Amino acid sequence: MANIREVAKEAGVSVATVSRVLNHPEFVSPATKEQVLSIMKELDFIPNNLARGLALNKTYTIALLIPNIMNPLYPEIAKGVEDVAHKHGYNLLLCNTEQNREKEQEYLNLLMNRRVDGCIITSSLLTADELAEAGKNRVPIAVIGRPRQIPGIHCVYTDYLQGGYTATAYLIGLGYSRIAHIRGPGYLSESEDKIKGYRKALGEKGLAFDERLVIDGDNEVESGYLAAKKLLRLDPRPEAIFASNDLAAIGALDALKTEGVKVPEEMALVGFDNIKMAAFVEPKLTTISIPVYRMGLMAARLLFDAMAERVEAKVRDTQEIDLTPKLVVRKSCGHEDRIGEIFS
Amino acid sequence: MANIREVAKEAGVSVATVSRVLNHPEFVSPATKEQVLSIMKELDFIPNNLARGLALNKTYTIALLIPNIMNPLYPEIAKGVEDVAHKHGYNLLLCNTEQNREKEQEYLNLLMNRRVDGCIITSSLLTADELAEAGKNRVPIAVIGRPRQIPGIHCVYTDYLQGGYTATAYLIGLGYSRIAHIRGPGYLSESEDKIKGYRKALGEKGLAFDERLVIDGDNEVESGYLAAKKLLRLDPRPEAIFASNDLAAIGALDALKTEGVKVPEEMALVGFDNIKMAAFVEPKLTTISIPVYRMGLMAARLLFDAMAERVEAKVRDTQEIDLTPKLVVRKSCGHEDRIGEIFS
DNA sequence: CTGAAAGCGCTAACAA
DNA sequence: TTGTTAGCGCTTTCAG
Repeated sequence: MANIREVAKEAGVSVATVSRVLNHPEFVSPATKEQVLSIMKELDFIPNNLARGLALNKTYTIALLIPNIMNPLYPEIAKGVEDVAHKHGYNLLLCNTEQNREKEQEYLNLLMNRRVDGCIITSSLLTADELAEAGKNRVPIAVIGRPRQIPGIHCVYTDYLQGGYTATAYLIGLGYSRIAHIRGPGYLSESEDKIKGYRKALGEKGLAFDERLVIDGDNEVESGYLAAKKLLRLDPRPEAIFASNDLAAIGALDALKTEGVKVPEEMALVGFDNIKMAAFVEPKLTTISIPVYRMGLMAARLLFDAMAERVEAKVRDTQEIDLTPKLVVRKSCGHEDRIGEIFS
Repeated sequence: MANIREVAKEAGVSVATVSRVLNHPEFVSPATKEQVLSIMKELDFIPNNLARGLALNKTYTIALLIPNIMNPLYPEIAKGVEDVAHKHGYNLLLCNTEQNREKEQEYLNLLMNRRVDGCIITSSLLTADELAEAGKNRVPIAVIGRPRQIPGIHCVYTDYLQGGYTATAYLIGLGYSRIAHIRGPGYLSESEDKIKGYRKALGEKGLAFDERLVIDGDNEVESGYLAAKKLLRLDPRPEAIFASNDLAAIGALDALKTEGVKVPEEMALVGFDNIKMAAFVEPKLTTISIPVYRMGLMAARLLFDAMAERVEAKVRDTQEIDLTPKLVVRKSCGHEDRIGEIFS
């Protein structure tokens, strides 16, 4: 692998000229351009982007921090981000933070070292101050997950409270009154938001909030399974479950089947996220859909805007319109049957 | 963000010394070390890895080429790779090739430019020659997917023929004889291997191969759905379906339900891959499991070995033992019921 | 244990 | 249009 100097020598021109045919070919005569190009090929020359980056102070790389790529939500975000990154000629550095503060910090430092041109963080565990601190370096940051007014840090989010409210209100509207909730992990602010929405709906409809109907989970299939088993032991038994995410809902569904409890006849179930899998379990899961791919896409766009120092893109842009959670009605709540009950 | 020179000046030492406290602290006196360190903190100094990489000819980055991160197989591979990369202090560049030769080539070139230290390619569409060519550059490459004896290119793979054989033989053993196959995309050599296994099992058991029972698909849910619909129109109808992957099997399952065909009573179904989702559809899917995470892990290990120029790790190492596909029996083939039939 | 200086490969003034 | 040259920020001989 030759370098620019060897090419220059062999082609009988200066390194500047070689560099020019690479970066500003319009300023070099067709003849020499041809000449240089052919020598490049001959010498199997591959420009070193590292050196280029050093000279230009640019790496054409952005980083994506996610808790765990194996959680089905994140590949979709990653795809959204990668799609716009690739369009801009950028590469994506993938960082699994394992839902771990230290690891997140560690990665952030590493990324500053590497001089990535930008960084997208999902489900961050860091405080606003810590993020702001990281944002102080010249690296633009976009956060996906929850709204926080941090100067210089752009943000895409979904209104989880609204989502929790919608799910619960839907269940109530169907006629259920003993509605349980399988909670998400405490370190995620969205878990708190969802439960707030749940309580809000309960309150509005004049239903009492019952501690015992709320079971802790961690948004994994297994925790949903366990939570449902606990719920089944309650007396009286709840009539419906609102799970913090689809994975937990699917786990719960599995437990219910195991116990011979019919869904939705004996227990209604609503999830959150609308992962692909939700449409393929039996019964198909009613859930709250959030536009995950779009969140990735939009976060990336905000980031590239920021990197171009064009706009001071702010939270709650018109573009965030699409990011409202939406109820997706399928079979797990017994929609049609209940409609009958309601009007009978 | 200060650089090494400013730190040196401020600390009243040479840049060499600053560099030393970073890289060989054991060769610098405790006093000056302290001094330099404190100045670093004070000046908010972050070493520039780009420059470091240029000097060292090393980027501490490896790349992972996958068709599409949204296909549930790949996050698992990615996790395996990332886990070992992170352990070695390396970062992971994620590249979606979209199952597209040009894009794959393009990425490969880009990666040479970026001077990644190594590269893992899954489901490559490139020919052995093209891969060998890429391997000629000093960047070690590991391939996940199919065995091919390419000098200098390491490889982790699963015996898909064997998997196809196992799935089909299992179905035959259960008493089915009209067994259909939903094929994977033609550009994947594994699709061919699976069908070879299918034919081999058929042949061994004295069953005729029937073209009409093989429907083209592309390993996506939708294609499985369509394929099953087609199969249902056949007369006589097949009794069992072996799908090229779980996604297609799940699509097929959905179609069967839509048509009111009971699984497994009226139609047995076996998939391939054992994705997580396979255990949560109804009935739970019998499938061929391949150790995807381990494949990522092992490919990464091979790569790091190669990067350390330690071992000339070869195809078919003892470690590949785990990579044999394995039958996972669940409910979609009517195991127990059929057992009854067989012995009646 | 420390410093001076060369160099990693490329880009971009500036001059010609 | 082209060449000269000074960096980009760091590492590493080689002397001391």
